Amino acid sequence: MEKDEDVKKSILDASRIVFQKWGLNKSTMEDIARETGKGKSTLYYYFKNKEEIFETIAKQEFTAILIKVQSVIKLEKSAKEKLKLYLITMIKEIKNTVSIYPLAKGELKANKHFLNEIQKYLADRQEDIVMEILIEGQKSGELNYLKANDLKKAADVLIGIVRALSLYLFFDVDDDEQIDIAVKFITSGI
Amino acid sequence: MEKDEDVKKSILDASRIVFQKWGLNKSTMEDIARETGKGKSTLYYYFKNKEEIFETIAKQEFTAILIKVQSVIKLEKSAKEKLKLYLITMIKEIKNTVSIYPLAKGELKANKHFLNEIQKYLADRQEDIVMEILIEGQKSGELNYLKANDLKKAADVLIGIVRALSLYLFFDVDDDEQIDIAVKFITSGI
DNA sequence: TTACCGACCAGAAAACGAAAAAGGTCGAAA
DNA sequence: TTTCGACCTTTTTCGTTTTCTGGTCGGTAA
Repeated sequence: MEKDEDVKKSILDASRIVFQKWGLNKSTMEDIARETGKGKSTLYYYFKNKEEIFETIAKQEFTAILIKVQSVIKLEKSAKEKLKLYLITMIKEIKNTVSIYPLAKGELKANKHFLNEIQKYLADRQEDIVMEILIEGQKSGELNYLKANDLKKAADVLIGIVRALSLYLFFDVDDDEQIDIAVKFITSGI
Repeated sequence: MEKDEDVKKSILDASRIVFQKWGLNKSTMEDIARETGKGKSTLYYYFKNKEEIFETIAKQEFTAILIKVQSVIKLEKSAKEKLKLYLITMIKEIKNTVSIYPLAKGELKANKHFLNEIQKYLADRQEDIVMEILIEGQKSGELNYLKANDLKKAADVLIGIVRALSLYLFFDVDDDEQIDIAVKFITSGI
């Protein structure tokens, strides 16, 4: 059905607005219902619960980031340049992503099942992207000093760096130039 | 007086134990007094208040880290190697520093005056260290691609990276090898 | 005078219970 | 099929009381 998806989308859009304004915990289902222009009960016709709404938004936003990263990476040939773009794009996009804030701030109670699920999903997809770059770079000889054994470890570290710098951005700093320089260090060395 | 300093030290030692066990907020002056083997009021004979005790410990620990970093750096000639050692040593030492935990977790109420003071102190001293390395490396030609103008910016970024990775360690990860690899990336490039 | 402590105070934090709000269900109407 | 109001249950909020804790003070012993 066409209509069904439209309503779902309108609920998600409304939720995004509400979450952005209040954060996850302070946003109520009634806030979302009001913003959507429907009754509260109606939300439950389209989503199992509040968590599912948030989960859907988070997955959508993460997926959008990953798609953007992949499209940006395609434009470059060199593995190093690809990695550079991966780092910069990820960090900057994460910074502008609504659903990250509650995640980063630990607004949700820890150990929520779906949270771990999303984090694993994000980590896995990132690992795919980074590993592909590394393997390609190795084949082409550009990164031939990396032993085949260390590729996965290197990928994990890069993903960790993205998390660390994103976290740092949230808590301490708001300066794109710092990120650019940091990424330059990481890709080219000091 | 000799004795006076001894008692102060014993209070600080006891405090370190208590802070390590309970964190700053959950540690009471009576806990510290009990651990010291003196009455609570006595603590106030030696320190103005709880904050001063914590401040003293924090400054001592930070100073110890900075001294260690400087002594380790002396062993290397190359600027790049020095920077590498700076990063690794800072991050690893910070991880093992009692007083950082409350700071990182924001356990203290924000905007405490002395907190900002300590952070500024730490940042300034780090800037001294890093700038010295960078300037030397530039003079020797090792880092001659860095423009004189950019040195301070580069130093700030390196200090920021230390903070970001330390934060990350506290929240997410407990793996020295990851840090080693990350530092290698930063100093040598991918 | 120096080093220490017990008794004490005021304000902060924990505990608590009642009231309000929130998430979620269900039957019925449109 | 889609929507909603009434309703139930659980969680959060909030005002109040009680306990705890940082900090002061007067006194005491060496």
